[in-house]
This record gives sequence, C-alpha cells and structure tokens, in this order.
Amino acid sequence: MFDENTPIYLQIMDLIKQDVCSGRMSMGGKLPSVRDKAIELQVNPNTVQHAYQELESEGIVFTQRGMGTFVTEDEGKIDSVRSELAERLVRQLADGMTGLGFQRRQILRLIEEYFKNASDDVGGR
Amino acid sequence: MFDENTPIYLQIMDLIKQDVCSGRMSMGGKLPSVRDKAIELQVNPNTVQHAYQELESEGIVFTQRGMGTFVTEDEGKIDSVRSELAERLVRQLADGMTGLGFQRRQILRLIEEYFKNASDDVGGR
DNA sequence: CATAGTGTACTAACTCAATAGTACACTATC
DNA sequence: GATAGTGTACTATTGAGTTAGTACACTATG
Repeated sequence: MFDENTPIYLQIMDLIKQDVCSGRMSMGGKLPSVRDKAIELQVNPNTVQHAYQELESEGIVFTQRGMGTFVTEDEGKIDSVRSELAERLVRQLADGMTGLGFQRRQILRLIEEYFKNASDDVGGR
Repeated sequence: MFDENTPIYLQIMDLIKQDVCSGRMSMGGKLPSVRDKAIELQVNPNTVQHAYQELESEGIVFTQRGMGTFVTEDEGKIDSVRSELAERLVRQLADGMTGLGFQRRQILRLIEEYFKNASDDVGGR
C-alpha cells in the first residue's frame, strides 16, 4: 500500500492533502479519528497522529480537543497547497525525464500514452 | 543536495542510472571509485558502496576487484532500466495530479509551462 | 453523572539508514 | 618488491521512523 522508501506519515499527509485539494474532503469537514484512520490504512495510530500533527503545523487542518480534527476553512491555504504539490510533481517528472535524456516532445507523448492506456483500463473514452 | 526523506543510497542509484541511460556515462565505462564518488557527493564512502552493490545486484554495473566498477555492456538491460524509470516518473505524475483533481489537459498544459519557464532560465529558445 | 469518542502524552523496543574508522585483499604500475 | 588505487568487510554509534501498549484530558450525549 505504501512506498517503503519514504516515511509513512509523509505519505499519509500527501493522501489527505489530495483529498482536501480535490474536494473529496470539504472545507471545515471532519477527518476520521486517529484510531479509525489507522485501521483504514492498516497502520499504527501513532503514525496517523504524527501526520495529523504535521498537517496542523502546516495550517491544513485544525483540532478541537475531544471533538476531532477538521479541514481548514482558509481557501487560500488550500490553493497554495495545491500549487506546491503540483509544482513538486511536475518538477520531479521534468527533471527526472530530462536526466534520462528524453526530449520534451517525447515526454509529453509518453504522458498522453499513459492516459490513453489508463482510460482503457477503466473503460473510459 | 539530497532529498532528506528518501535513503541517500537510493538517490545515488537513480543519479547513476540517469547517467547511464542518458549516455553521459558510456557502456563499459568506469565509474568513479567509491571514495571519489563519496567526496563528489559529500557523502560517506559506505553509502556509495551500498549504492554500487545494489546497482550490481540489479545488473547495471559490474565490478572487478582491485580495478573498479564498470557500466554494464548489456544494452538491453540499459533500455529496460530507462523504461522502468520513465514509467515510474510518469505514473507518479499522473496519479498525483489526478489525485489533486487536475484534468488531463491541465496537466499537459502545466508541464508545457514548466518547460517554457525552464528555457527562460537557461536562455534557451 | 456515566459513557463513549476524541486528541494527546509517554515509555519501550525494534529496524534501517548513515556515519566514522579501521583493516584486508586484489590489481596495475613503477 | 614497493606503492597507490581499487573493492570489500567489519565494528560501533547515532538518529529517525514505526510499532505496541498504556494512560490521561476533554467533549458531546444519553
């Protein structure tokens, strides 16, 4: 389930950021409890707590003792998180592919191909 | 220099794979000694050795005791490594961006923009 | 008030990555 | 033969991440 070469708590943070940025988790919405999320992800509660705490220190969620953890209502914050993650993904791809010796046209073509195959798998257009 | 959230030896492996796949390091060519590479990367020799050993177990390099470590001369091997790395990069981008809620057109546009800005930085066309 | 669900704190143990330092075996070259 | 450069092996230490288990404080609800 998780990439074994990067800390799990960081991967959990990314998953939640994706849920927030994509709208799958709404602004002000309640996150699963630390214990429930741990069961869902097959992981130790402490690891989830670590992720939640880091997310709070980044201002993406906030907690109310005894009640739970909630998604921030600061839309600007969410926008900036989305930009950061997208930036990182694009940079990783561009730098990595360039390092491998691919040309820009090839890179774009490979991505289009990937999408094409992905839609076949799902039965899309 | 290195991403602090993934093992350094894995990142060194990727750097060398890129050098091999891009042709910056030629087939059969000699890699820097463990000690020299450690100095170049500002890292402990043991860490470089770890990377070299893993690369050898993957068949990307081979060693001759007392002489050094050399790039494989198996071109098919190099081709498959290039494919694996490219696959991984494209999948990471596509899955990550999709998870963030981006549409395919947006993704391709963002990459083109990134390249455009990159060429501005280098003064390219 | 009692209870259940929540975040939070703490200790302990284990593994892996990385560093430091030393030493040995092999090869090529002078 | 001596030397320098190479891979290799080994021990020891440090730190981070993860798990396990327990316990406490707060909130809402009955």
